[in-house]
Amino acid sequence: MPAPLDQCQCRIIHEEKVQRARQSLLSGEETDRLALFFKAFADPTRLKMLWSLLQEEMCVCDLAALLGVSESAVSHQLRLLRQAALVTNRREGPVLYYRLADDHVRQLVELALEHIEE
Amino acid sequence: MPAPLDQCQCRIIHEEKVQRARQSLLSGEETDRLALFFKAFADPTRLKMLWSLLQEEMCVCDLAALLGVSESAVSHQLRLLRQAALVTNRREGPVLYYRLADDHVRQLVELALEHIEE
DNA sequence: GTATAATATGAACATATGTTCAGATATTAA
DNA sequence: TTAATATCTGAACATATGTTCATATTATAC
Repeated sequence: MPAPLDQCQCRIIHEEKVQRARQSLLSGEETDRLALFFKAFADPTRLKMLWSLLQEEMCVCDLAALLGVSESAVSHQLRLLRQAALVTNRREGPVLYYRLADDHVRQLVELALEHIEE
Repeated sequence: MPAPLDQCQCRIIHEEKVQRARQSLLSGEETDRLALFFKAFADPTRLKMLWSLLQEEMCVCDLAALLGVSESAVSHQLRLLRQAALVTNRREGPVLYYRLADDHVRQLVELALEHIEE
């Protein structure tokens, strides 16, 4: 009677370690959502956008001018940030003002800055 | 006398906002390093690896068995995490035990979990 | 020395990502 | 309604990313 294989036939050196780790392993859905969240911060342009919105709300064309990229590129990136629930907007006539959705951005970027400054 | 152009000729709606944002804009080098750092967290496999190493050190083949991916893939990912200064290792004979380099990982992932659970 | 185990590496490949371009949509003013 | 402004969207493209495969290291045991 062969031992039940979970998902691979790799050799395992420390069975106990693997067992323990398997207990608290993040689910595929959790890691997918986490990865999506972190991906939002994993691009220089988006980081500059988020950093600027930390100070005050801004519209698409101001962000484009500030960052030196096209308004279309900014719009695409803002959609990604919206999907990650990091920014929201309010409309004033034809102008959309974007702002941060909550305070996680500040905390996260500050933690990261601490790390890279070491 | 034309106004000095910085890096684009886009139209700007709120000149003052753009000026203020430009004051505190992150440098290209800062955002590059930050992006690299966040990229390390922006993948389900790496997140699972980091999450497991949060508990205790593990070797390459245990991680491979745990996650159901090849040892080569794990090795490649660990190199990326090493370059991001997120993990270090110690050798015991032919076996390399990987562990987290500092406590930023825990804080960062916990912040992110807070965010996605809202 | 040779053989074996654990890990690392480089090339190749498929997929994902970020930008640009052209065109669509939405809002306001005339 | 028409025109103008601000933004959005989809397709196309080049580059980046993550995995696999084959092969190279490294350390130990014989």
